[in-house]
This record gives sequence, C-alpha cells and structure tokens, in this order.
Amino acid sequence: MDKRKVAKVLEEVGTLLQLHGANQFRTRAYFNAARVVETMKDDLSELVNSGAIKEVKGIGDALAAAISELVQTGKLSSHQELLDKTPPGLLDMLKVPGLGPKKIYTLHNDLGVTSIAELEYACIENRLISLKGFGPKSQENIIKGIEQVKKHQGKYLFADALFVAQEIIAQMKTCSHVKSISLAGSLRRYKEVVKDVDIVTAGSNAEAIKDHFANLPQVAEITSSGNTKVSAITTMGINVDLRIVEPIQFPYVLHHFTGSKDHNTALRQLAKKRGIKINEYGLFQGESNIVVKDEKEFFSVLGLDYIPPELRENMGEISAAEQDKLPQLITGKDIKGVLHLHTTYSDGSHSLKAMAEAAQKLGYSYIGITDHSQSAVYARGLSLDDIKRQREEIDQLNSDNEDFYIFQGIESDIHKDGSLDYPDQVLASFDFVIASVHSAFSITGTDATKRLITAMENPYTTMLGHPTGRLLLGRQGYEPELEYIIEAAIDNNVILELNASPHRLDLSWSSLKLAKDAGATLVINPDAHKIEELHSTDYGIYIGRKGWLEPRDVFNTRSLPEVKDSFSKSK
DNA sequence: GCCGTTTTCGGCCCGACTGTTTTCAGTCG
Repeated sequence: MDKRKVAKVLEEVGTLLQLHGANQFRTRAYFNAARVVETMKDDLSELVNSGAIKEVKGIGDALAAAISELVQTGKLSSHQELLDKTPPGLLDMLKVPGLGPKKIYTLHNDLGVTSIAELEYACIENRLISLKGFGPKSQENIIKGIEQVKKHQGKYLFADALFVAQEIIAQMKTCSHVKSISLAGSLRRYKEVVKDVDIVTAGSNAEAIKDHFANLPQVAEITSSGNTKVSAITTMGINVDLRIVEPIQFPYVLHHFTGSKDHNTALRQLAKKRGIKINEYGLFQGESNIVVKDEKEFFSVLGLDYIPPELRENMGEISAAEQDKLPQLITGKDIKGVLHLHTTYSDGSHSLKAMAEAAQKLGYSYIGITDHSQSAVYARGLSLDDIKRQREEIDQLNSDNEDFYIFQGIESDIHKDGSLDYPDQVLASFDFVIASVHSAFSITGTDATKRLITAMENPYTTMLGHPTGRLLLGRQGYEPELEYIIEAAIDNNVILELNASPHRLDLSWSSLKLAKDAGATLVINPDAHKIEELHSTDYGIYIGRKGWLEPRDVFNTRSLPEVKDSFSKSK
C-alpha cells in the first residue's frame, strides 16, 4: 500500500474519530500522521520493516502499529471497526456549512439521523429546535446549508471562483476607504477546487467598506456581519468572506487568512519555540508587536524565506524556507510553447492555421497539434488520409513562417489492453505522440496502472496525457497507482502531462510534487479545443507552482531547438 | 495520540462569530 493510500486511511480514521466524539488531540494526531506519511521522502515499507517508523516525529507506538498494519496487510482493523459503526451519510453531512463533527454526533445520537436526506426531513419536522445546543436559527441555517450542498456540492472550480473574486476585488477597489485589498484563502493558494472566496481589505472606515460590499451587484445576501468580517452569498451561489482591518494589521491578517490552516498551525508552533506569538493581528514578543510592512518581512522575522501562498500547505515548505531551499517556481514567461492542441481536423472549434496564429501572438515559439486518433470516433479522430492532409498543411505553414514552428503530434487513444491507435509506421510518422485514455473508464486501480504502463512502454509514446482521467467535481478518474506510473515514466523516458484544462488539472499538485521529487519530466499543456482555451495554460502554471515545479522540471520551457532535438531522438 | 535541555503527566495554535446560553460550545479558517 503506497503512502498516499496510507495517508488517506489515517485521515479518514481522524474524521471518523471526530464524528464519534473523540478527544480532539487524538484526532489531530491521526491527521498529523497522515501528513507526515504523505510528505515523507523515505520508503515507507523500509521504515516499517526496520522498525524505524517509530522514530519519525509525530508517530508513536499506536500510529506506528497502525501504519505497519496498513503497509503489511493493506487494511486497518480499527478503521474498519469505525466504518462499521458509522453510517456513510454522516461523512457527507460534514459538507453542510455550519455542521461539524460535534453537532453531527448529537444529531445522530439524539435524533437517529444518518444522512443529509434524513437531516433535511428532521428540519422540516422541526425536530432540531428541541435539541440541546440547537435552536430555530441553527435549524434554518442547516436547511440553507443543505440547499447549497445540493446545488453545488458546496464546491467550485478554481477558475469559476477566481472569476467572481476578481470582479469583486475590482469593484471594491473603487471604494475610497479601501487602502489595500487582496485575495486570500484557498483561491490565493491555487487550490483546484474551492469552497468559498476569501478577501482581505485594509481601511480605517470598516462600516463604509461593509456598506460598499453589501451593495455590490454580485452580492445576493449578507449571511453574517461582525466588526471585522462580513459573509455573503453571491448571485452564483458561492460564499464570500470579507475581512476588514486597520492598514497596519494588513500583512498579518493577509497571512492568517491565506492559510492553510495546517501551515498556520505549524508556523505558530515554530514561532512559539522562538518566543513569538502569532495571531491574525500581529507577531508578538511579550506585549509588543513586531511591526512588518508586508508578508516578506513577516516570514523574515521568523527566520524564513518568503513562502509563496501556493506552497503554504504544510508540505515541507516551512523547513525548506528555514534552510533556504524553496524552489524557484515556474512562471508563465518560462513557457516557450504548448504541445496539446485540437483543431477542426478533429473536435476543435478553430482551424489549425488560426490556432497557430493565436499561439504565436501569445509569444510562443512553437506548438504541437495533437488531434484525436482514429478510434476516438466521437471526436472525429483522424483517418490516415486526414493525417496526410494535415502533414501537408503543417509543412506549408512551417515553410511560410521562420519564426514559429508547428509540430505534428497526435493524441492517441490508449485501448483497454494498453495498446495505441494506428500501426507502428503511422505512429512513427508523427513528431511526437500523446497517449491518453478516453474510454473504458471502469478499469481502475491496478488494472488502470497496467494499462497506462503498457502504453508508456510503447516506443512511440512521448507523453502521457491527463494521467488520472479525473474531471474535477465530475468523476474520480481511474485512480492508477501513481508511484508506479511515475517510475514507468522515468524508465521509459515518457513525459507526464499536467493537463491545464480547469476541469482537469491532472496531475494534481500533490502528485506533481511526487513526480518532481522522483525526477520525472512534466509538460504543461492547455488541451485547447479553441483559441480562448490557450489561456488555460495559466491554470497549469498555477497548479504547477503549487506542485513545486521549477522551469527545469517542465519540458515546454525548453527552446525550439532543444524540443526538436528531443523529438528527433528515438527512445 | 504524541511529546519532553524545566516535564513520563499535562499540555497540545489562535481568535472571530453565531446561536445558544446566562457564561459558553461549536464551527471556521
């Protein structure tokens, strides 16, 4: 059982323990251990076999036994016992805003509620108001929360939420009382899916700022309003929290509300050891606040390099910042070309020529056209004749334009048995080949891993497209065992794709970090089906940064001659 | 459940806000 799966089980044990009213420090130990396991560089099986697992900080006798059981048997009996006595609906109920483990525990124990549907019915029957700790107001809020979960699963794509947030920030800037304003929370950290929008403002007239916010066209309803915080639901349904503080407090508040919670917790622990207390209003040494002008100084006071928001997940960034070892993250300017585009030859909306011109306008020096292969009938996959026509058009365009180069690639379907579309001599005729799964999704886990590895072993495979097949908020994907996929990619000289479509962002940021650490090469591709989607590359950059990627990790930061050279070498 | 250059027991990051209470528990980030 690999690290990620072990971590997942430990985390679920933590959540289940919470639901059963366990001591919060005990549950925290499980969450913490999950993180420790997920971010450790050492081989987990070796640590278990040698017994060294007990030496790892955060893992004591009980957790060492649990991890050993998971690694050796693939199961954890205490986990199963907890699952057996927990209706699965209780975990769902955590998605309802305002409901946490304690309240769910009460609802389950006192009312016998086991699912969101039953909870909704209990609310309709007014049964919550008689419960200790509940009342008419909380019952009403729970009904609203359930509505929200049903409508949006309580989650939004990064791109959608960012759009709303940017609109709101632009309009808040027109308020003369706003001295500073910034995105915060999970959006600022580039999480691919977010629950809400957090914005931090500084100004001396909080009332005026609150009024301005309440009157924005995007704000449908104010749901809570205190001295320093206003919450609202926007017209598209997403929750927005606005914090308002004095200008001098801005850096501390911005850091605090950027999170993540785990990053903040770890940072406060470190600060405490150095005699400094951190809260959202300052860095305190005794009674006196250490004044900083921005986040850079904030980190510097703690003896740390500036940690970019997207790295603040307590995934090793704090110790890296202590040792001057933070990555030099990739930026949009590093990208020299993009290598996954569709045109009207298959299921794209714009012609090959139009896509090429648009890409050149964006400053790229090359692109790779990768229409679908013949077995992708639904996407009008290319026949042998189509391939020939396309080759001729590309050759013509290349000879007409010395400043820009078009590679002819193909996005070849990976069949159920791991083989690719087209005979070898056809595959050999392309400049490069992206191998992707578009069918038979029911193959998951070990079978999916085998299928992908077979595809990567094919000598013509240059890249593995959207490696897990996940659709954010849509489907899980085929959940291949990532450690093996990464290993096979390295062994077979295959580049792993970070598909930058805002609906995919596949590989995930945490997988990117694993791949990078293992020494794999990544490529950031927009998978554009029309000109406008060339901009999806930006989302890939965000997620790539979150995955600690540096320019040298990413294939399409290379120059045209380097890419030509790489494609011309057979594997 | 974990941890210890004061500690093997008694701590464990910190504060705002809400809704329920009549001083506080639960949730959230």
